[in-house]
Amino acid sequence: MTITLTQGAIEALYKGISINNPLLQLLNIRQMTSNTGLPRYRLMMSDGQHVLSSFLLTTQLNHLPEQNLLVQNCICMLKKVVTSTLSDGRTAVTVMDMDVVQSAEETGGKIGNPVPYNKDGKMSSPAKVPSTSEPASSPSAAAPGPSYRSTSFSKLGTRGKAAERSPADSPMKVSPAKGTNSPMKVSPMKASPTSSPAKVFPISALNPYQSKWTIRARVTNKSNVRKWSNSRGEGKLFSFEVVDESGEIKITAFNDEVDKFFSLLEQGKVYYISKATLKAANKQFNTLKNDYEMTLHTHSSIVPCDDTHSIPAMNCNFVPIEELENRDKDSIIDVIGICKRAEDVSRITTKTNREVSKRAVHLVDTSGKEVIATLWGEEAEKFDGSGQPVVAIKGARLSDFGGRSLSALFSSTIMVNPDIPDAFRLRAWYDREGYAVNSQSLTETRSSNSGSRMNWKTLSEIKNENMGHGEKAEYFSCLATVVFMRKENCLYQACPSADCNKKVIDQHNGLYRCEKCNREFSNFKYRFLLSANLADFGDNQWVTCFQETAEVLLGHSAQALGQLRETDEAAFEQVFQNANFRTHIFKNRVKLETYHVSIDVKAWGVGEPWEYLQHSLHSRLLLWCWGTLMQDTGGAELKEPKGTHYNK
DNA sequence: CCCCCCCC
Repeated sequence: MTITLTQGAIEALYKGISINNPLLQLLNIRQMTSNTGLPRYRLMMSDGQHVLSSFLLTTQLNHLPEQNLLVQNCICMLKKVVTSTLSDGRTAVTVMDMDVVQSAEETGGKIGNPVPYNKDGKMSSPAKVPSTSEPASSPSAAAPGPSYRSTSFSKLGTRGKAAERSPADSPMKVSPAKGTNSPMKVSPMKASPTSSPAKVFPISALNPYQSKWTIRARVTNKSNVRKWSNSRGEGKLFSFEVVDESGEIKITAFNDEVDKFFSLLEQGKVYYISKATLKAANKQFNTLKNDYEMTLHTHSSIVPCDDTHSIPAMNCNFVPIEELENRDKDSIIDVIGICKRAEDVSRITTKTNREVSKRAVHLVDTSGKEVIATLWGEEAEKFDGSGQPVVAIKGARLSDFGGRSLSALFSSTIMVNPDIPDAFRLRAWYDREGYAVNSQSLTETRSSNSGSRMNWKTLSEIKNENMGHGEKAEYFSCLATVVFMRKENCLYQACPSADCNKKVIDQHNGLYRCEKCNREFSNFKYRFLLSANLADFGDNQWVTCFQETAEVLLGHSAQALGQLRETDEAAFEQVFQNANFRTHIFKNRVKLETYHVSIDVKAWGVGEPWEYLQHSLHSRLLLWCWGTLMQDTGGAELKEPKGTHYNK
């Protein structure tokens, strides 16, 4: 097969004139040193007539040279390029997408006798592109006008309509005749968007070598303001993610820029953004599909944009649930499914002793597979699973717990019934047939495993086996009867903030102070911290029941019981009478807690002063009852139960 | 310049 190069393409590309899929020969490739930590490749390309060495390969395509697919003399089809003017005025043609259509061996050698391209048509050495090792020399004049065209972007993944929503002003198609001589046809450049303050660049073309750019992008994920303090100083920051037709990028604002931009930026809205610092993305924390990330600085500009028709809502690449089985643990994925079941919100205490809300949602998709995803904090609390909505999570982390499960991160975006074709497709499927599918879950849980993983113990076994004496807490289940509850201290006045349940201090002036939030409130919420004594046939044990457990044991919400205590003491007492001597299955966390109690032992000796003695070391087996109630026999049952409850 | 991402 003979391939003919697209003559005239070099000039068109250099001038930023749109040309469809030109065929060029690679005459040289060189790795530049860069300060971003990412190798960057510079290409010398020929159209058979001219040679230009101002081509840069986007880092997303670094695999091509690194796998020896892009080697001298091969023939390339440039499927997407961006011509841009560098900060020093020189021109670079960044190759965003390309195919090697003929190998170097097949081609055999250099085609024709191309001469170096010069914008004036005179012979000269090609313009240099910048690299840190090679300072700029002989800057040439910038190519005029905007060079970015909203053509098709091929590396977007599954984006449904968002991907198909190409701009109305799509370029004139110029088809390169493969294997024949193709005369150069070009379409004229279009002006910048009318309201645009400057040239609009695709996000995927941004790199640290260019400073004159403006992107037009939609905010998809805006964080809260967070404070930090470490050895290098302290401050505040927030970050957000933006998307356009070409890709996505993370942007972070610190201190002054937080004040300047936080309230301006709204999730879902489109902005022109320019003059920010680009640096290599820290892949440890940034999972977006971009090798770079952005930091705002004093001169950064963010201007709202109303012309939003071509900007996609979100850049998702949904992985079918059944495929999660084959993905690596800890990988970050986008998922979409019907929320077949949403578990109740609950509160857990983390290893670092923070309390946080969590909620598990069961997602199913057309593969008939199901997976459990855990939402956290406010997302868990505000989630409404009624009506079995479509739930999409961008950036969830795949865990191997229970086989395969998902966990939302701080950086995840959770969308309920998003306005995208994937969601409509799922909705239609579920309502028509999916609801009846007996879907198979990738996440094995205790309930899906109907108790086979229950660690059944009797109360005496916990003590005999020294459970909880190790470093880690242990968990067990038991069948036991409530024989006593301490009603005096069962409720506390907690901070009314959504995610804070810290005890507040009554200031006795109508205000309640939360030390954790460092704020005073005019109200509080009641929460349970109920001490209960459980007994089975062989032993008894004090346990601490938190909010949800106590609410089930007592059959009242903390708020309702708190009010009852204030208004009707007899009724309050009756609640405890009714709840006592009831038998439940308890799921418990057990940990031996050792703590110092200072006890002054005062010995009175004749003629001697007070003698102060010792710190004493106390140990106590603490049982945190964190889940309960799979059974209620309605009365005391202290006999050893028959059958299956204890797996000896 | 941050970087917390939790539970079983």
